[in-house]
Amino acid sequence: MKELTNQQSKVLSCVEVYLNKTGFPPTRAEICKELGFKSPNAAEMHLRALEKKGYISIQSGSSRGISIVKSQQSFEKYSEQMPVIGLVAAGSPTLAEENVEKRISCDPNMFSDGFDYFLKVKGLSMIDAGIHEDDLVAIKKTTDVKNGDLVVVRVDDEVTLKYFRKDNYNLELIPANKDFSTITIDLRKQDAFVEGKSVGLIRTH
Amino acid sequence: MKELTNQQSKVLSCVEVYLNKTGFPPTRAEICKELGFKSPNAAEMHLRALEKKGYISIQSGSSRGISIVKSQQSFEKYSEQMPVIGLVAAGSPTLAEENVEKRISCDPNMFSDGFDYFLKVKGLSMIDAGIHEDDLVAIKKTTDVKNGDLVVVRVDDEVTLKYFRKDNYNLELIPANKDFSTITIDLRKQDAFVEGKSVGLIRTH
DNA sequence: ATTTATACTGTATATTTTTACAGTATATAA
DNA sequence: TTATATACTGTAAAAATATACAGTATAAAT
Repeated sequence: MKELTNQQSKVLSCVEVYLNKTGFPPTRAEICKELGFKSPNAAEMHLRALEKKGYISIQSGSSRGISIVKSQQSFEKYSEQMPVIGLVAAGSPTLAEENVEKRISCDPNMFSDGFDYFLKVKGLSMIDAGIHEDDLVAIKKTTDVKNGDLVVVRVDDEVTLKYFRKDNYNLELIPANKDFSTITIDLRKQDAFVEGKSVGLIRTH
Repeated sequence: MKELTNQQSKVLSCVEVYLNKTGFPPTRAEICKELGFKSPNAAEMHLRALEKKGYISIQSGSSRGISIVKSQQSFEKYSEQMPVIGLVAAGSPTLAEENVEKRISCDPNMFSDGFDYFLKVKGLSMIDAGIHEDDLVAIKKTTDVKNGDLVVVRVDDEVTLKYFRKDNYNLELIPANKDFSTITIDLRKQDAFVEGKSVGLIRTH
């Protein structure tokens, strides 16, 4: 797939956001208004380029006749039964059927990047981050995490939700509650596995 | 939700199928062609009925300005496009189209009692309840609230999300942040209207 | 018997929208 | 130096589209 220029990327994003918000694609004029162009031809030319590169298709002669072929961000509006997994003191959170407490139907792209399952929070260690007991934290399976991310880490069959910080061989798992202390792991002596990171949260009042 | 007539159901289906196939909604004329009508007004009238019954919304003056609010397709049976409304300092949160920031597809029964819309939180007045800025609080429209409930209250065109407490004529709106003070309203002197109560929360990390 | 709701046809028009054409400006490659 | 691609402005006309208005027909409800 050919790469997009900066402006083309902005136009594609604009179309996707508009589509996500309204349910139908924008006109040339609306794209111009959104991106500050003063001529509808500016939008037209970008759309032509996007079509040529295979990102969209344009139904000639139709108003708003733009459809996304390959989206940058996934804006699919469909619903799946997402599993809820209990965060138990021992044992890895796997998607095995016996660990699935229930399923909730929602859009897997409800949170920016998509996610794989919900983790039901136990304990108060993240209370100062506004994460309460029984909150459901949306977890995206990945090992690509940065310092400061809220991550699910497995250490010796024990699974925990904490802020992530890594300096060379030292992994720190930082709680958000002054009554709890940071867990420090020397990765030369002990293994730790990043299961995924939090991309969102839902709570029932 | 009001029931659809046979023909209205056909028109809704037609719009959904077209949308699914092309990525943008049909025109009146295209609906006519698909369903065998000979006048664009036939499609127009069905669309108006569908809007009145809450299945679609129509952007007046826009070509193809149809968006699906409640789909009848089976794979989305338990998922609806729930509106997200900004909590603005002044003005009532209504479901009027201009106040809907976007829609999120999710199960309306995701939270125990069902809910009507999401309210996007501004400010830090409920931070100690784990409610952050830009969190989406799921609101169920009701006036049946008890002391201690987290409620959306309108006082003089100002809308606020606070804990509810009522003693005779005194209504207290209690924040969850020690830097904010409780709002006390003497209901004999001032009006206050309970818009609904919070039944849940979602947050994007 | 009369109203009311559904379900259309047929026409016309104002508005929206696409899209072509004529330019300007700038950076990069040949 | 001359193309070539990107990135626009500005205008205008043709085509697409929404939408109002005036009707017709039928079945069910009052």
